[in-house]
Amino acid sequence: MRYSQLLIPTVKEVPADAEIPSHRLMIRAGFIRKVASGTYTYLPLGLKMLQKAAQIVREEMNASGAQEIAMPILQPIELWHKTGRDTDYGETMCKFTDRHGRENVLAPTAEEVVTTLVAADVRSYKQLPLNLYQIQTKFRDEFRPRFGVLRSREFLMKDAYSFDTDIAGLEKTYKRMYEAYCRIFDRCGVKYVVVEAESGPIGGSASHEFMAPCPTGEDIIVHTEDYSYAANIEKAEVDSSTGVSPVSGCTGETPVLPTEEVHTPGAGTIEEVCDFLKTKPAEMIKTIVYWERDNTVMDVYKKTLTKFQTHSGQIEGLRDKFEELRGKSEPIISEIEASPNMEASPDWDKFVSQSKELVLKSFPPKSTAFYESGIEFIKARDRLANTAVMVLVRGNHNINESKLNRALGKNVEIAPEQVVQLVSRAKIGFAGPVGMWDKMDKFVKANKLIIDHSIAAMPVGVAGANKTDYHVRNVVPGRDFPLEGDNVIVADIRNAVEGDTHDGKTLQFSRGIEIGHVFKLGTKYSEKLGATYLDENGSAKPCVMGCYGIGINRIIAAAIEVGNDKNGCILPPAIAPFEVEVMILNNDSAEVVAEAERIYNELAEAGADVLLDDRDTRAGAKFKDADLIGIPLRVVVGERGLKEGNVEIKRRTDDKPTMVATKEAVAQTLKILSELKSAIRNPQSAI
RNA sequence: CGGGGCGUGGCGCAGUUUGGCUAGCGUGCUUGACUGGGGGUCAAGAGGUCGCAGGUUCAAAUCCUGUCGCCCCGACCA
Repeated sequence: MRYSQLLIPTVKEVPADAEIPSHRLMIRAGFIRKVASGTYTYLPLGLKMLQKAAQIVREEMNASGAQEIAMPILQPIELWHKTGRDTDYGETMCKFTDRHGRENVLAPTAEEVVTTLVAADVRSYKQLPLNLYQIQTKFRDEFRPRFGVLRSREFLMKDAYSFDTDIAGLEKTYKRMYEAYCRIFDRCGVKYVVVEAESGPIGGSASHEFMAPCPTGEDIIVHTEDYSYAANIEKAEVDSSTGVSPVSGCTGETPVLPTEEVHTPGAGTIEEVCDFLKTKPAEMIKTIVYWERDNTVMDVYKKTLTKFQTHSGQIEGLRDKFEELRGKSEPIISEIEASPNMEASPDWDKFVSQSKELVLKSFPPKSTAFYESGIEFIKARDRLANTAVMVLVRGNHNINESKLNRALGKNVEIAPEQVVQLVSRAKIGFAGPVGMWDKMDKFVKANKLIIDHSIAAMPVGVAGANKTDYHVRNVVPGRDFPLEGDNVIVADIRNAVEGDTHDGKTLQFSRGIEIGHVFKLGTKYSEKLGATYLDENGSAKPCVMGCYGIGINRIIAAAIEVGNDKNGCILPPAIAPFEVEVMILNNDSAEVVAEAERIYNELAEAGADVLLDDRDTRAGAKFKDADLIGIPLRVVVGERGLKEGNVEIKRRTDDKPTMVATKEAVAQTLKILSELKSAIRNPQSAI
């Protein structure tokens, strides 16, 4: 193709919002333009790269026995109701209501659709195994789209779904997909490592991610030095004995002191407390409150709180009066504000009778409504507090929510401020396990305390005191809070950190971009959607499924993220917008133009993907543009060289061009090109 | 969703604190001349309802209120 006729709007300056190299370069090289947050137009070169990558994916998928289909982007929400994933995916789904009031989603993925298809049209084991895929636009309303096309709201994904008769069949299909993925990324010339990922319903190593190693990647890869073990940090398992560094001042020989409450004003974060008490994060028992989100309970809580406050505000001088009465009797407001679980505590009856008596006596006219709203409020608070889960990890560790959810057997998320305050009876930053049990028996019965191994192994530590601006020293796990019991779980619930080991080998950390994911699904979808087949004996069984995704855009972005220099993109020919460029250096020289055209035509006839830079512009601009858009191989035809009967050939990665006789030019170019194309990188040597 | 920041020719920015000239600069774009091997020089041009809406004022890019959009950090993410 001719450069002069293509829209390749290269720019020197980029919008300030492009931060990482691939994003900046894709804009500078005229591959993409942003339309809105997380949505991009692909210009001719960008689209061409996408299509080249997609074609490689298509060829390898077909070679592995998969069949291409096209499913609709528009899906009815009902399908998602059937699998319950409408709530699982939640806000990430792009939804809209059509003119008939039907709710629709723009496909973030297609398990439901493809499984429904198979449920309707596959009957017999004779039709299995089956592997269906498509290369199609997906929509995800990301919380925060970023890094250009690496995390966008609309992207091109190859998604494949396999159906087998049994686990053994799935294993075979999975392996075939895994191998196809290796070939795909090899052919694309993108370096990758394969890591264990958060596993599905089958358990074990049921999921692998293909990661392009890269410092700006969003995913953290945890691996041993020799890569005999590599996993996403969400998955990485650590030896339970690690992370238990000795705690200063307590080696086990030192007698353990009783707990001691210390005043730590304003020190709510681990760092602040450590500064204040001169301790290390590893000696802190970090307490994070999670909850099973329940918006109804939260709404009731908020409403009853408002009502209660309104009523208490209606009685003039009520608060002052209680302050005055504080010494004489249990002060109602402070009790209510202090305890979320009064209803459950032994003091409850006493509280009810005392407060009623007190209120009625002091403020007869309006007190009934106040009293009743107070009771309602306390009940609502109780229910809210009972959604809580208290999670303990060391101060230098981070909670891994995937592991946490697995250990709990349910999904929880970080609790909102109200819940934390209810549970700890203090501002955020001062929650702790000590003492909660004496005062809150119902809390222990109804909620869970989940403790990381490394906490259980701690001899002594510092924890929040459940009192604003106070912490507790000399906390001994097992002595000052339980390590076993009905609602106490000790498990691996944290992210790996430096120094951890896996099977005794030290773990290292690096970053990567997830470009592919293979996943064993099992029968989760086939059961819910009725994708069954009849086996040899005529009995119906659910298909055993797998799913396999590749982010096509991410292949491109990852390639650029990894392959670039100050002059622009350095791309493998398999996905570069063009494999080779012939540059007409002196447009006013008929010989130069003729010779360049000749070489260009012959290269094109030989099957090369070739671009002719025929623009009547300065040489410098052409050189800059060729480098910027990442042309792997460049042939320059100029007056100077032509006088000697030569043209210049230069790889993008060469420092200097090589002079080649004009009659050798085409053959030589094709030779170098085939060398470049066959230079498949060994994934393990990529690290 | 929480915290922070930004919206001024295509792009990058100044001007806003302290209201007041015809709203500037760089780059890009158009035309011409000179040039011609790593984004050239000179000259002449085109291009802006200062995100939008309302308000204050003799006067608003500038002050006030509201609103929309975008970016960063965090939280979230088969």
